Amino acid sequence: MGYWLVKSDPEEYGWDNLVHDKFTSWTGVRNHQARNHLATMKKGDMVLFYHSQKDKAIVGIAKVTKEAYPDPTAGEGNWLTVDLAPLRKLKKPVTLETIKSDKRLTGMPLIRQSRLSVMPVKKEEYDIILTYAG
DNA sequence: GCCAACGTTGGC
DNA sequence: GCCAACGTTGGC
Repeated sequence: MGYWLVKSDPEEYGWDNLVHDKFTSWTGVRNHQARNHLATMKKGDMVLFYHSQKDKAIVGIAKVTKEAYPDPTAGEGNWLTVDLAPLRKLKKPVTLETIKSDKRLTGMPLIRQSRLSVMPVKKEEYDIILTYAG
């Protein structure tokens, strides 16, 4: 099973929108690295849902319900999307500050590559993050 | 609001 | 093919 983290600006599309919609197609990724990560996702993989900008925290866990397929919102180029469904909300959001303060987590692309919006998470990192979530 | 990081574009 | 200029993202 794979573990991932996706970022979203909650003012555009946040966790609450995902819960309301029941599932969503994760369209709009226009970065090659992020696209390659989407391509690697498997059905059933766990996806940490991170709110950028105002929140700067992981707020919930989603699940991959459909593996990569062409992004219908892309005019040119072979961009991909996956379907995500909400699994559960974290009892306590895990903030960027918390992640930065734990030496075991400072290697994450979330910190080292702040602009990347879809990234892999190691199982160890995933487990550590969940211990912070209460 | 500013700035760093990074990707993209276009002139040469 | 290089690099400067510019746009976007996201943390501070």
